[in-house]
Amino acid sequence: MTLSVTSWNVNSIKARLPNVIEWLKEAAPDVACLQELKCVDEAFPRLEIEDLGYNVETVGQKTYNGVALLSKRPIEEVALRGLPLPEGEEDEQSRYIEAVIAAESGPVRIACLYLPNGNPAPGPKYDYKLSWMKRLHDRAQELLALEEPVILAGDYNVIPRNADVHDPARWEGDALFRPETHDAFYALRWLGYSDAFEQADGRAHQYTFWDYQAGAWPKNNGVRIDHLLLSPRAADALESVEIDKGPRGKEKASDHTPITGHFAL
DNA sequence: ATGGTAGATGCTCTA
Repeated sequence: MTLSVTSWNVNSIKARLPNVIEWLKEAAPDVACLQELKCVDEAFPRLEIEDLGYNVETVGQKTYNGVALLSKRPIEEVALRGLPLPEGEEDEQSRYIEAVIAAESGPVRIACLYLPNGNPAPGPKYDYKLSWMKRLHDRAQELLALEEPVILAGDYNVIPRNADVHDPARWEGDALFRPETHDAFYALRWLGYSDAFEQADGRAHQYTFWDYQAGAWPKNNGVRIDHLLLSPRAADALESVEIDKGPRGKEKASDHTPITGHFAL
């Protein structure tokens, strides 16, 4: 009884489809949370993914953002498409989908999220990032009350520790590394969510993103910004975590590489 | 070295 859950920012599903199909065949995670689809729902390559044995749910958007949840296990319910907003307000950015998966041990709730980058900071984009993190915090708090295994998987655009970046000084003031960003991320963890990587591995300088520019990949100038946050029941079931650097080294690679958690669920 | 690259779009924005 194991459940493997991957998070991967693919940076355009259209441009990345051959790489994504190759990796899904080889790694075969039970659930894959994909971010930055950069396409509307109708344009998502549903049939190609379904052929690999996945059920598919997407919240797409033209050009920017877009998230998909793929699951070999049945998807019992799509609980949310987008994080809640005050009555009458609507979010134009597609960054969140949350579903309940039928695992062998029972229902498991999995969210696929693409947290705003927030640069340049300060500014309106950074304000949007912080308000989005508050909305995520509120939703995460609600979910704890259900006492289910919950996995919040995604591109958080947050560098949690100095050990998660090649050169902390170079990132000072960046929206991924600012004190307000850290406060909001750790507030989420203090609710009772564990970082899967830190729990199961925790080594320094294990990255999930390398910029396309300035030779960041060959120089290993990366950052760890893709995370799986776990409710207590999911944390109890965590067996291991791996960051697979293989896809980042391929032709036509995304700038992110997949991170996978293995759970006794 | 204040550059560099990639993707979608269409003479520019986001990351």
